[in-house]
Amino acid sequence: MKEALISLLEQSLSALEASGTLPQAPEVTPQVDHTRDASHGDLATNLAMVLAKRAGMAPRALAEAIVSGIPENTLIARAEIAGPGFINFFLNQASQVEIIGKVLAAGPAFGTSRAGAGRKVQVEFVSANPTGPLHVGHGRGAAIGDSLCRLLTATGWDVQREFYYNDAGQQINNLALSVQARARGLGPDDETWPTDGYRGTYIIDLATAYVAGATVAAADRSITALGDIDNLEAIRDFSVAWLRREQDLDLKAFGVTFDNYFLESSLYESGAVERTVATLEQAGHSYEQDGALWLRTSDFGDDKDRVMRKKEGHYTYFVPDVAYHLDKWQRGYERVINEQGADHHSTITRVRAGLQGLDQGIPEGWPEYVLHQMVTVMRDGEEVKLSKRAGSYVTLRDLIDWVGKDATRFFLAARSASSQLTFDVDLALAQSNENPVFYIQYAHARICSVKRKAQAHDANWTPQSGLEHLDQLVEPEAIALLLLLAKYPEVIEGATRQLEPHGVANYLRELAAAFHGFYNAHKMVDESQPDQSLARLALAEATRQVIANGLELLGVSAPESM
RNA sequence: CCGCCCGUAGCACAACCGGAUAGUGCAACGGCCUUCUAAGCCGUAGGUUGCAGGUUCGAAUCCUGCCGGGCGGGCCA
Repeated sequence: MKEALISLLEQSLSALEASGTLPQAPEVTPQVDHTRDASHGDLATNLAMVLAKRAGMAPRALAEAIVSGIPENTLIARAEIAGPGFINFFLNQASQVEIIGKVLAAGPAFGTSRAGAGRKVQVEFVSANPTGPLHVGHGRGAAIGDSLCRLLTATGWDVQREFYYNDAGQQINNLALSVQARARGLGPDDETWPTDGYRGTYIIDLATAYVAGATVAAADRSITALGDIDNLEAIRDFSVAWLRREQDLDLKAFGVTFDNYFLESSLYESGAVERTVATLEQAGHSYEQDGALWLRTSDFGDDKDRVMRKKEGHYTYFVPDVAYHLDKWQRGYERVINEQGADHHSTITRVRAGLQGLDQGIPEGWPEYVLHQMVTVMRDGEEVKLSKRAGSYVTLRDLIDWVGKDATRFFLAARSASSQLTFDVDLALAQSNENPVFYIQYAHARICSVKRKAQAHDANWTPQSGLEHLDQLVEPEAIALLLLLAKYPEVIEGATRQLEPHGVANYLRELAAAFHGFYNAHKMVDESQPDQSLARLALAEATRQVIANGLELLGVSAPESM
């Protein structure tokens, strides 16, 4: 529809150029947008205002000329000049209802595209270290990252989901020591409790399972505990697997899966870290000073140089990060998106600087980053800071237990990642009848209920048969719904391009509101009005399909009854 | 001190990367169920978009400077 209008406008422009009204101008693609206000028509263009200066005409006069140059067509009922020089298009009813047939024909595929077809993208997200349960920040990362993957898949990309973690560092040592201490019956208040030990009660469960010789299977590893309290290495291996499994269970309950788990330790074992450092040295971007090896990151936008190898001989943390991203590049991902907490934003400059220093022709802006800001959890008007199991933070599991998977996913994905988020448990839970998630799901369930009623009346009353009666749809509420349905593919395209899944959430709320409005104003199924009922059934089904498609992108269920 | 993010109605957030009268939900007030799910709908009220300049036909959006909040800045990860 949009394309058709653009084409009409281009024809008008060339006619104006031919007649000398407009000077020969460089190609401009007219910008056509959906309007916010129904009194502004269905679609509008700012073309006249953009070209006014170049044409030496007043915007409104130019708009008049453009409108008069538009060829005869069957799409537009009328075009109006408004405001400072907008051209507002009012589509005729037959053009407006076309969208229903398109939605019903495409079904679950409506809104998808082939924009990224044949191209590989990797999305790395969550990437929690196996030292404790996932917290709400990981939950936000999981909700946003997973929705990004779904959006990219829906627009044709070949997506790989990756989870990166460190299974060997000092944190893991602390973990093993903590489990060992618990296995010996010690608690955080005892004098011999390890410094920087993990104090959460999950360590007790872990220690108990280890002593009992339990077997655990995580998505990427499985192990049987030796039960030997003195074998720190065995405790470490078991603990990592146990916590990985716990994280997997939380992610599964959240509807999130991964294609690959990548271990930081593998970068040392394979020699990738050594090779990366050697390559950086050969490329001449490093130097020795004070007994340490430095990388000249300031050549690549960092505000100062960074140490790669400490005096003692160990590498600093960003070196494996660089090696890891080189590995991603060598795996052939022209696009890599890292979703992570904004508290790690300083690594962006270093990783990119390291990659530039390798002289491998990696683009400057590679990889891309989506950073999410902090989440605070409010309940009973107070900030919740502690979880029973983890001790020092609120876990993703806590949220799922409190308000359910659907509400948790929706709330965590419905806000712009760059804004801090207040998760109001009272809103998601105590006032559940006003919950935006249920509001959208309710619209979906209502439509299913309407369909059931129509079918009960007459088995031939299907949405498909309503396609022949779409001329019945003339009410303002119906038109508003149609316009929103037509917008959906652009919402998906925009959310994917900007890597902002929250646009989908906002759209769905609007769509649900438009349906509820129609439902309350008009009877959907009226036995005495078969043509009208069938048309409304088709509209309702198209709405249901789009709601279901959108919720799927957010990982939220679309129930048939509530 | 430096870097990144944010500042929009009482609260929580949108606003199609410069468009028209800045929207949505909670909270407040007033209406709508003998009828397809009232987990719904309709209406009312609520704003100098932190402040001050600048750019232009046009600014919440872009630029500069302040103010306020968050995060980060180590041979820690």
